[in-house]
Amino acid sequence: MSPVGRPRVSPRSSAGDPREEILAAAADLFCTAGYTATSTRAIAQAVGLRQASLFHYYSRKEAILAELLDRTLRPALDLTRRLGEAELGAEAALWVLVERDVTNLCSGPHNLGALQLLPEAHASQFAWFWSRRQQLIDFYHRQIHDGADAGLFPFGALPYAPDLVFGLVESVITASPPVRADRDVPASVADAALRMLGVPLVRLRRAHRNGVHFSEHDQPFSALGAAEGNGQSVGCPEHKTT
Amino acid sequence: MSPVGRPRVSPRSSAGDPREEILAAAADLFCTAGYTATSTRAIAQAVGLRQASLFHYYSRKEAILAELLDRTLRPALDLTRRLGEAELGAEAALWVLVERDVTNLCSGPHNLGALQLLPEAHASQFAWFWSRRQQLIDFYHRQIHDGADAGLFPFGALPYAPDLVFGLVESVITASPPVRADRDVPASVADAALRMLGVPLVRLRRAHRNGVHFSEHDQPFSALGAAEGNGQSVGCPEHKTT
DNA sequence: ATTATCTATAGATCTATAGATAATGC
DNA sequence: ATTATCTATAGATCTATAGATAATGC
Repeated sequence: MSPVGRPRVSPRSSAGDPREEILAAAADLFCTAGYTATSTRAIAQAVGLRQASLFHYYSRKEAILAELLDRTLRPALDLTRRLGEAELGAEAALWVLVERDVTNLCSGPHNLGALQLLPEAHASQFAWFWSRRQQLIDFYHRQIHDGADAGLFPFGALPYAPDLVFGLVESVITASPPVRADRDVPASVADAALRMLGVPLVRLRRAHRNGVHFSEHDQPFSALGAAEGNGQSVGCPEHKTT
Repeated sequence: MSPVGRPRVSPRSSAGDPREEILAAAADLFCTAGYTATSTRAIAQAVGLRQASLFHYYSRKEAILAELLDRTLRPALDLTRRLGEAELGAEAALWVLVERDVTNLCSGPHNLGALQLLPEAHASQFAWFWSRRQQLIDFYHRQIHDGADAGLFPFGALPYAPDLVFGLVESVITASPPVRADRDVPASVADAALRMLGVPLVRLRRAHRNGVHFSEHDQPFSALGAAEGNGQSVGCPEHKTT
């Protein structure tokens, strides 16, 4: 009946995977209060553990942030691979990329994207995260550059165009009051991105339709919460502390 | 010769206003390391003071962040007042607003805008900041709404249009690698904002010209550093701690 | 035996206050 | 006397480790 191991002093309610519960609680606290301002005691309390028991699941506080940062990026990077193989046009591909990326960043109660804004995330232990993020940015650049070469993005060659598109996407993170992804926000942002690049309305509508169609047949995005049971969260490079 | 008061143990180099030096050092550290992760000792060391001596200038660590947050917003809010009086068209007014706001956010070595992204800035002591910031957002909304009514912004009435423009502006904060304002970034962002709203190229160019002209005759923006000698930094509402 | 938790605590912080001290100004 | 700084420190943290304990599994 009872689970293995000494019982908790405040018994767990729903008996989910403790590692996942810790991640969710930490994500929430890190975004709300900040990384350094969130004590391991506060995280433990949120999941009904004593402070020291956290270290049974994560060897260091940093390891929690590392795992979270990894999940911020992984879905989008996986998508870029699938988009590379699909036969969407440059417009629809960019539309999908933006729409799914926005969904990933601001869906769920945690605003995962906000984690990368933590100043602490720039510490040298997390360099692997920033280089993976750069891969994502590079993909945006390539998509827009290629589309511009093909004459699909009239403003795609203007200075900073790819950065502005990427900035538009990430702006949903900082929006305050916060943006809820259950609305039509992701699609609106994707539309706005194409408009900013000068895609005419007729082609924009087609890209929107094709994008929606692709997404419906693609695997769903989920970084936290719904991720239960896949087991292979190999996650981030084992970040050895020097 | 020597200044009044006991000499510092590590003598000050350039003898600027210590309050300003503290602000600059704190801005830098808060953005780089985070608010909670920046100790008062680290700030003091950066300006050549002992930890406890900081409290001669700011009664609490929070007071430093409060002053910085205030300066993040003040230039833009002052500008909205002057823009209200000026006789610029809606397009040029929005162009100026975006261009100057971007300049303010990412000029100088400190990336002042990043301060509002600190999770700690959402603590209840700083509620005054968020309501002032909302005033700025409201101004964006009004400008875009009015322009859309006048037929100047073809996409200005689309869902989230004002939020996307505001998001585009603030995206320069999170851009990483960071954006330098000494380039033509602010103007590029302003152009992109009008493009996103569907302003045709001819009218966009005119708005750009008129905006540049207005800015040249308007008072310059400067939040930190160049702000020396005005003296009346009454600043933020005395934030009483409850 | 294995597992998951607990209690206790070492050692390193960190903020803010109290009160001394070393200058100038009058 | 006034000012700007200093030294010393109280009191409250916070992370991570050591080792005990209370369950199940065999």
